[in-house]
Amino acid sequence: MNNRQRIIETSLSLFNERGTSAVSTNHIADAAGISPGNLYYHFSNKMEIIRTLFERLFAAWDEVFQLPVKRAPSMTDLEKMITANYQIIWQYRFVYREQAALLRQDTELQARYLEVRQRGYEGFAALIEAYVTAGVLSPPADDKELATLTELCWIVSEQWPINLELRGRAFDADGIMEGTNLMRWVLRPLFKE
Amino acid sequence: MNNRQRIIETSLSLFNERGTSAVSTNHIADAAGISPGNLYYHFSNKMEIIRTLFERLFAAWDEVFQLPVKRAPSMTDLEKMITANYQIIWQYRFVYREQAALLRQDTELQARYLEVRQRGYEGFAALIEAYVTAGVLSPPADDKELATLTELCWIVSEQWPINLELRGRAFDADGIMEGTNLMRWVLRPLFKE
DNA sequence: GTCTATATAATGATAGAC
DNA sequence: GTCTATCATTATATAGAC
Repeated sequence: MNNRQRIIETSLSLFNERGTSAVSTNHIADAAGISPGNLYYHFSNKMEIIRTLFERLFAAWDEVFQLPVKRAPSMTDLEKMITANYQIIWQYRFVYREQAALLRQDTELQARYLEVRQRGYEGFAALIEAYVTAGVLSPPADDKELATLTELCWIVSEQWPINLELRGRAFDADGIMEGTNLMRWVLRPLFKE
Repeated sequence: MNNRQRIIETSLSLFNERGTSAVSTNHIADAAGISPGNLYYHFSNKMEIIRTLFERLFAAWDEVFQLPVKRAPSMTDLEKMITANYQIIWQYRFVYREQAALLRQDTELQARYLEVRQRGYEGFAALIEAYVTAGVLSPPADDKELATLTELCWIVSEQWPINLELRGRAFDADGIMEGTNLMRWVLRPLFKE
């Protein structure tokens, strides 16, 4: 692994551990085993490191929220998507703990966030529609209802791991299962009997 | 208004504007029109100011999530609770933008948070039960279902204003109405036809 | 690419006079 | 209670040698 990569990995680990504002460029360089000067050769400041980590998160999102498969989707696909999303959130948990504060400081980054979020949103909406087409879920009353449902799923899935943390609970198999159940509740109005 | 109070009000306003880590005790003293030394007479450090603001937030929560009235509750009571909660979140929006990060730094504060959150949670659950008793909502299948529902409402209501912000949308009458509609969707499985 | 050394500024916090 | 003055520490960032 080259030093640029080492800086990125070390930063992610320190940010997740202590939060972005408690971690200085000196801390990062130190933990990465390089000099502060060297760090500034690779990145012009701390925010550029943070932005790089956001981009990695965005790439991970794009992979998870793709419209899957040609075949008719089963409920297992949905569960896989939810679980994969939880894993990503946990991997980049510092982002989810601070995202509103971080994006407010950087309007360009916020624009990128909105763009990628929109794609994820559309991918998830397409999945719901595929379920409706396949006859697994009942059709929503109208587009407005579909949008509300998608938004709700988004908020819950995005907040669930952090919510567990706020309550002092571990993000373990139990916690993931609970989160998946919560998502089932959200979708229940579309379940067929 | 005395200086202690002025420090608190000024801090809230600066934290909401720029975030806790971008605001120093010097900034606060400056904006409050007092000396840094004076600030340290009233508070021993920045975290103590943040803790004081959390306590004010907790007090506001306790008021909103009380079990209301002796009379049978109408759906208007629920809407009032939701709207009042949104107002509080907006007033202390810096907390909601950073809460996971802030509580991780201060285990005592996290314990307080859990305690107050639990009371709010119970107050909300009691309201749902009151609706069921009054025949406004259908009874949930069991306690587990009630707990899931309460948790879901909590997450959504807590995250809605910040969610609007993340999407670059204003927290105006429209946004509040959308949030209320979202809550209606969550409760829909209990609605009677 | 990487290091050491250093400039510059800001931060949290205290001492001591009034 | 409030101020001025000041300290020790840390942060970001750059210059220049290798």
